[in-house]
Amino acid sequence: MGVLEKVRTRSRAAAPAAPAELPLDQILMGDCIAAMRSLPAKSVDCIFADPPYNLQLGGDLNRPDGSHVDAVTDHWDKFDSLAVYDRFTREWLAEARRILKDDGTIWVIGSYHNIFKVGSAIQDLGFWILNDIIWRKANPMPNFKGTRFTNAHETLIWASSGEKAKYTFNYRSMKTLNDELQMRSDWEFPICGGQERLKKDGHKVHPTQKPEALLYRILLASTKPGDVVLDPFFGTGTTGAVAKRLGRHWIGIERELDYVDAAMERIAAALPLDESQLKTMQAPKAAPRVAFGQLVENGYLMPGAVLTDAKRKHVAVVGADGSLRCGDNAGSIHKLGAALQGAPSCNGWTYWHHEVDGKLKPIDTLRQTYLLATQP
Amino acid sequence: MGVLEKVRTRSRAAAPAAPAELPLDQILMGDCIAAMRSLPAKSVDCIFADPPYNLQLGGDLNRPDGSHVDAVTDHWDKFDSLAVYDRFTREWLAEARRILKDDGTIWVIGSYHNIFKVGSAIQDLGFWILNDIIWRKANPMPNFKGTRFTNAHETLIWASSGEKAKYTFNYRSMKTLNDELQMRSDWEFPICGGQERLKKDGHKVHPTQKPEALLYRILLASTKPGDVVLDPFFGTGTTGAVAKRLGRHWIGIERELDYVDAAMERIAAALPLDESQLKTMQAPKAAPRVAFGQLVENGYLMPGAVLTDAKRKHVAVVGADGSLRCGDNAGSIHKLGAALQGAPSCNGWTYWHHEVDGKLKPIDTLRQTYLLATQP
DNA sequence: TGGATCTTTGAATCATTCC
DNA sequence: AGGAATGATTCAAAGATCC
Repeated sequence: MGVLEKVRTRSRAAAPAAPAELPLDQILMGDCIAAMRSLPAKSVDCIFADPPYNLQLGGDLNRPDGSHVDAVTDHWDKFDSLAVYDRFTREWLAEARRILKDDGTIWVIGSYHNIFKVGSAIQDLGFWILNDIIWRKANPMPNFKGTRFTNAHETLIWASSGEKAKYTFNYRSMKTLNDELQMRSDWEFPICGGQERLKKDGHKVHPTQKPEALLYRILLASTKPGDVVLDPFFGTGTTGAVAKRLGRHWIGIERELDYVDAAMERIAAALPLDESQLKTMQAPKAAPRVAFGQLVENGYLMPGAVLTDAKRKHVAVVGADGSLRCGDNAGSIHKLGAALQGAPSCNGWTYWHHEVDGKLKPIDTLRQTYLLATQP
Repeated sequence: MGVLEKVRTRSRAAAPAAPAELPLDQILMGDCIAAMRSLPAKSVDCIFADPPYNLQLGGDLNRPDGSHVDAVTDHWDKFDSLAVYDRFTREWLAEARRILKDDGTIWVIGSYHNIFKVGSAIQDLGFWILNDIIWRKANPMPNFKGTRFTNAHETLIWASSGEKAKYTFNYRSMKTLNDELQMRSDWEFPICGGQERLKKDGHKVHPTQKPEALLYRILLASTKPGDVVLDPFFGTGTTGAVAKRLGRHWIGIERELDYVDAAMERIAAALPLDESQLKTMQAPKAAPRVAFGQLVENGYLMPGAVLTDAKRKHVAVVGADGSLRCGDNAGSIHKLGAALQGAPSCNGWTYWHHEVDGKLKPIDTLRQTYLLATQP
């Protein structure tokens, strides 16, 4: 096992403190599994992993014009057999599971060469798959030989620590990001190129550098500001750069010195966003619950007041105890709404309306008024 | 093992003859593995398999409007554990490998519930994966509870009988079908509905009927006229209907009588196409939709950037998730624009502007720039 | 008949808090 | 721990209905 070196970057994270024993905002240099063993159990909120794909490339590949394709031929992508790759996968995933908090999630990206082994191991280890996500490449490399379909996507697996585990999913942020439509499981991004692509002496520093846009969406979807994100295959530090921008802590593991150097320089140059820019569209959770009866007690609605649904199909009368009655039917605003619609459940706050100046308004607005008046 | 019944349909295939011992253009009724054992080794050119997904659904699911989701609760999708499912998968795949010709290929479709187990077994059994293909659903079911990303795709694995094996790939047909661009690994189709969806007494006959367009592309890509296509999970016979249309022989295996009945009727009604009719039928692509958040993710606008309307009446700041904030008001570019104007709706793309060289330009120009940069 | 509007539905591992 | 109460939540396509 290699010696671990902690490499501190100059980043002064704008994020709140986290458990002191974690090497926050640092790169651990060395073997991925050994380095993970040095981290405490249940200590990180999110793991993003871009493991070797085990590409098993044959000979060289040339384009139709004769030029040479700069493929992934690095030694770290070589495994003696599928079985060896499988064992390696299960080992690092087992460590990942130990380090992940109960309410944390893991992301792994791969291609058809390795993703089925990865996904199978994830399930066997007790992770619970939440989604598989397709990264559709806007500009993939064509299949020069015309022997197969253009390999135009990669697959990500997103999993929680177990079937019943809680996890962070910033639903509102994702919906906002996608123009008020639910974010789907297929994402389109260009491959990493242009200014973003790290180069040295005209050659790309890392053969499979991931686009920052991809990590941006991943971290925005599944972490909160101040969370700790671990990347056990850090490469040139895309995860660290985006985590820093988004006010998340990061920990990277990488054994190639060239990559570590490039990553440190890159992350040092990354600029964190202000607090105000980080404000996302999270549902305001903290608002205390208000019982409908409180509105009656406090005179926002009088007993005997008449409520109706938006289409004035049903009419109900408010009781002194905050119940609603409609003919022989009576119950809470939710129960009665559900019963009248024959639905299994109903949000009474948005279903029931009262008339103000001839217009119907949902009683939820009364709740907001009450909250504004009573909150400090 | 159940008794096998051969069910001969009235189809008189327009295709050339094939080995006599094969039950061509017939449905074998019975257990999939037992039926496969009755077929000779290395006898079929292509296998398409749509095995049970092992969905493991929890309780009922209702839509926000209270209506009930008609989920897959059929007995054939129930397995005692992941290990049992894994064993079942390896058993039928091993039989499939025995039956497949050396130069044949296999297709398997699945979702994240099962596809990793399938893919892992495919590799372990010595098949050689050629591509994984994404079926992007044009109209997937939303995630009603807002707990995950909309599950908007399914995955297909395409594999040959081994690493060095020859196989059929009709490259030209695929390129023609795709407007003279190489066919990519992500395919978009609507889910099966409308006239195509088989119904009985107003209810769908099969819960997971696949669209014929999907099988059309699969068979056109990977088989030749007269080839024999085996479908060990035949269901209501999509594979048979499309194979007949395309002049391929088919063999189906199915154990549910209701499905067999529906399949026979359907295939009998299917009309083989003339050669001339085999020409493409792809609709031209509409310009892809761009979400405002994509511009932020891809650095066309930074979080913190300032936008304003054409008259500089309102000023708003871009958030990290593509939201806009103006004082206490926040939301998508459309929502915030509407709110500030007191209008019911607003096209944020033309309403909001950013300053370039002292001049205001609508953010729609950024969208155009992004489209130009990312579209082929 | 045609356009506008309403209704239905699809392989789904789909909640959280309080008592 | 388990049951009950509360409350948050949907997109596109096809078909039906209405005017």
